[in-house]
Amino acid sequence: MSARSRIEDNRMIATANDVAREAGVSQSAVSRAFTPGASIAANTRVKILAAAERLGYQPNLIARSLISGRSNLIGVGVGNLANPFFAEALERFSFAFEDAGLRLLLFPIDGSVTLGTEIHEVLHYRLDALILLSVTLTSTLATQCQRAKVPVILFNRQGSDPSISSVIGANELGARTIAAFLHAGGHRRPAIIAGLPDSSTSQQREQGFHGWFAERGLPAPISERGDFQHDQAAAAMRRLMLRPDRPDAVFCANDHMAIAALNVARFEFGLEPGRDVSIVGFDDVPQAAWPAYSLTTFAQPLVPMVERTIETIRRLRDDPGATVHSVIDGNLIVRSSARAPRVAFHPPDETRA
Amino acid sequence: MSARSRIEDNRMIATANDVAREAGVSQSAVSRAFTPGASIAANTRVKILAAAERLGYQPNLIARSLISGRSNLIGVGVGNLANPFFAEALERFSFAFEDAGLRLLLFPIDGSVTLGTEIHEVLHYRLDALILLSVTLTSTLATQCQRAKVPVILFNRQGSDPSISSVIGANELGARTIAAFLHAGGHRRPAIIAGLPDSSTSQQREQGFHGWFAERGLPAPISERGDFQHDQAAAAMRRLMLRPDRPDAVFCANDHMAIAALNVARFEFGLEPGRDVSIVGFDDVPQAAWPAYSLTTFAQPLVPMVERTIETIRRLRDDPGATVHSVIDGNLIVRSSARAPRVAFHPPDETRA
DNA sequence: ATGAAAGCGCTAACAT
DNA sequence: ATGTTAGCGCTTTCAT
Repeated sequence: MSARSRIEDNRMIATANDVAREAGVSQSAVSRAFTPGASIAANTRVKILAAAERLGYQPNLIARSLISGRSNLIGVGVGNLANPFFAEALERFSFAFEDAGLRLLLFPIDGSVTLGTEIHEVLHYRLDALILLSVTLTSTLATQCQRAKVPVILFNRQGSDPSISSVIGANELGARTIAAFLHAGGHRRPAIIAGLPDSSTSQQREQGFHGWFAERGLPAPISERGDFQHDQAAAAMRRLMLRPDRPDAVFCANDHMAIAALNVARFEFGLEPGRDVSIVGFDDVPQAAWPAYSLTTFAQPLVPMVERTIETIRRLRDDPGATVHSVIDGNLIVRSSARAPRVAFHPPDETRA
Repeated sequence: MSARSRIEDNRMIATANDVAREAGVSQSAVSRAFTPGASIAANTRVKILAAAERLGYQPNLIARSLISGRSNLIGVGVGNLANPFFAEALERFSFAFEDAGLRLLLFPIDGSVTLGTEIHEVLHYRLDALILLSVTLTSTLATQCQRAKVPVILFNRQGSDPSISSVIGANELGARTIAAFLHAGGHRRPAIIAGLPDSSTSQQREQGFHGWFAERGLPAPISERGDFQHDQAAAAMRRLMLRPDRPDAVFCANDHMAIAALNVARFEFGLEPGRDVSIVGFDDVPQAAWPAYSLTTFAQPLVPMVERTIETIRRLRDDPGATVHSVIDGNLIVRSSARAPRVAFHPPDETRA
């Protein structure tokens, strides 16, 4: 089938060549008409655009990518979309990319903490960057990405390899703030439901929490783990509530688990959060503000975190050798799921960390 | 910089040409080594694979797409990831695609029901298919997709244009089942919190619900709308609960809204769901099973829905002219958020619909 | 079974 | 400002 009939049939998609013929110009003129800063006469441009319109022509981004070596594709690896923090992060990323003319390629992660050759394919596309939400990667994959000049950014995680850039919340400080808040509120039997033991996020929050008590010679909080999962967190909360020395305050390493814990306390043990037992989370997901939860939590502000991630991508694109580690400040959101101190509460100084 | 030094520098990514040189074969041999059914000697293949391994070579999928005309990319348009039904659907799609060697390109939708030229770009990539979760498209975009031979599938929605394929749940039947269940449970003042008025999903559920009562000469249920959003649904529930003729049963057009309604009833009005007021949802999201909600709901089974969608993509690829409309059966999940009939409940016959 | 050569649709020098 | 030319990295005839 000839190129001409292709178009007349309305069956195939028009190419720059078809448009060139239709407009009576060269194919490169067509390319220029669709390139923002290109040197082209205004009326030729109009003529070409009209011809393109007639033919329904759209530049083929695949071909463009092949030449430019850049795909305008950002890979995003995410597991556990059940956690609303990541669902919202993903949504915000996709909107932010849209504004920047980038597309989001979604890589599912099947619950593993560390990403290895599973997404080898990441490299088959010439990704502009790879963002990993709460996942790390093996050093092998990291090396491959580095070699392929694909900037990798860990979001809400830090890797064992410090040369991989990251954007995280104020985990240590946040956990310390919560410890101080709980202690000031008169709680004397604190507990923590930790996340995945291998994740830096959980480690930092645990360290901050435990550290605050240890430094003051106070008894260590009871430790349970919920692996950042709803069901595991609920089970951990049950174990906690069944103990003879039942804790009077439970810090959950994220809101997703805190919500599970809160529901267990209320509906399985008849305990009213904030009165009979205090529960605190981390993230400040939208649900935390619901009257049903009214969860006291340390906020990880998604907007600046996403912004910083995108800035970091840009930075890494210009300077592929660089490493940027960002800690985005958060703050304690006091609601009613934990008994608050009588007097005004002053968060601990960051220098104590 | 020569091709040789590129590799030795470990800076650039290796191409098929580099591998060919390294292995002492032609570039087309390299291509064949990576093409499943190609005719190539076993030992040549091994030799090439070894050379590729040494160089860290990965076939460039962009170049492959340019030739084959297929990108292995599936566009997925989704708004409102705050609704766990869509978060889970997205996650399941991404896993299903992974198995099929496809990648998921995420297109964010900013709350509009109908998709127009906003995602014009959809066509710039040679998408293998476009899946729209709870969104429709303008006829213009539909035409463009058709011309570009990009199959479009509406998931959980039907378009005004019947030539666009769709995969939906049993909306009418489900709503009728719920109506019958509520009536059999002794409720006499039913209400409905509808979704977006323009969406086929909400329309079908409303029609089913209203239809069941109308056909029996019963008074029409009170109607409110929550637009499938948490806050709007909560507001709608407040209006309902404040009425002098307060409804004794509220059917919410999806679980996301039902959860909002349930929280309002319990925490703002002190009403215990299932005892003081009955609340029913639609979807059966994971949260619906939580003891905190224990939501009676009509399930939309995600697994077969996703499966059918992928089958439909395949079907449409082979036969671009075809249209496939699928309704995936669901069933009523009886939990405790709504008072159940004393006697065994038999769902209405589908023929009555 | 293998290599040579053409070309997918585009951009980017290079001319003019 | 515009046309000509040479590829981007790959698959796919076409020879051999």
